[in-house]
Amino acid sequence: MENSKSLQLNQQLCFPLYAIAKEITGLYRPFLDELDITYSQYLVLMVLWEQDGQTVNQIGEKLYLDSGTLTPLLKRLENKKFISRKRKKEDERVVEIFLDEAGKQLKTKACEIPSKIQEKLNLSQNELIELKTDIQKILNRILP
Amino acid sequence: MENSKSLQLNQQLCFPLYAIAKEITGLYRPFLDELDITYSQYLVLMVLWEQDGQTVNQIGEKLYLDSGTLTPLLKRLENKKFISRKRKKEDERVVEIFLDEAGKQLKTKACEIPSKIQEKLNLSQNELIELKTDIQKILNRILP
DNA sequence: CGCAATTAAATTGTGTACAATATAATTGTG
DNA sequence: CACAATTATATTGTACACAATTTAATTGCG
Repeated sequence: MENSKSLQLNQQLCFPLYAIAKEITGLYRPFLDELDITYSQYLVLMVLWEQDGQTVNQIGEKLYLDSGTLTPLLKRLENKKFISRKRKKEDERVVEIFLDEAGKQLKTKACEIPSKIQEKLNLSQNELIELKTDIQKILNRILP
Repeated sequence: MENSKSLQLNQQLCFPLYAIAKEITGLYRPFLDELDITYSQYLVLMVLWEQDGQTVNQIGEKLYLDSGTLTPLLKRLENKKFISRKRKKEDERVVEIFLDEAGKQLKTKACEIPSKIQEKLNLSQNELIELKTDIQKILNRILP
């Protein structure tokens, strides 16, 4: 039985998904370059803008990232004076992340990004929500 | 005007997309580990299984990857004896990629992967096609 | 209490991604 | 034909992503 058709690139979900994820981070790049942050750093900052003072673990749970990714990324954000890393007194294993002044101010500039991206995507509000809902549905199904 | 709600992680399309792309490559990992290849290497091999003897450029256009990514990746596939890299005689700048015997045989094993993934995703054929079509639609809109 | 088990980050190693630059071959134009 | 412009790949440097291991602190159990 010739089953090889299933292996065609566009036959599968994985490739368009892989491609669009890359393309979309590419859309953010010019805006994020202006703020001197990367896409992953932007995600971490969004988590902190929602709630300051979270632990590495909490950030990792929200972004599905482990310490191998976060530790160096957070150190780079610290070097750029956007955040501070402080070990918790009650439990020295835990590192809490706090926004510095520059990190807080970045939020104001970043606020304009989502609408600029939506403009570039040129999707109606409905299309956007529909796609996001579909993806969320699958995510919930495959996540532990 | 308080615009900060727009910056919430799940308010935006980008994060679910980023997350699901990572999760889905994670679904492939156990199967690809058995074949001793990575997800990106799997994509390259799929391109070659469809048509052998393509140039680095052609592969890059199909996968939206540049030589900075492909050159080392292809060298790793060559080290594992899955492919061979040969400079074209008529134009020494061009490198053509050919499947070795082991690379061709890998296709047989890989043929089982798509159905296994679909099983894990637990999506109906319709849901799958719908999502893929939506993504494809956006991709076509944002790609040059 | 004492120590094994657990937990939180950090580290190490491999493999993408991608911008920027370099190298080498080919093409096009005066 | 010479040489500037173009093209294809390679290289360099930075930044993820993640598995596996390590380190250090804390917890829980006998």
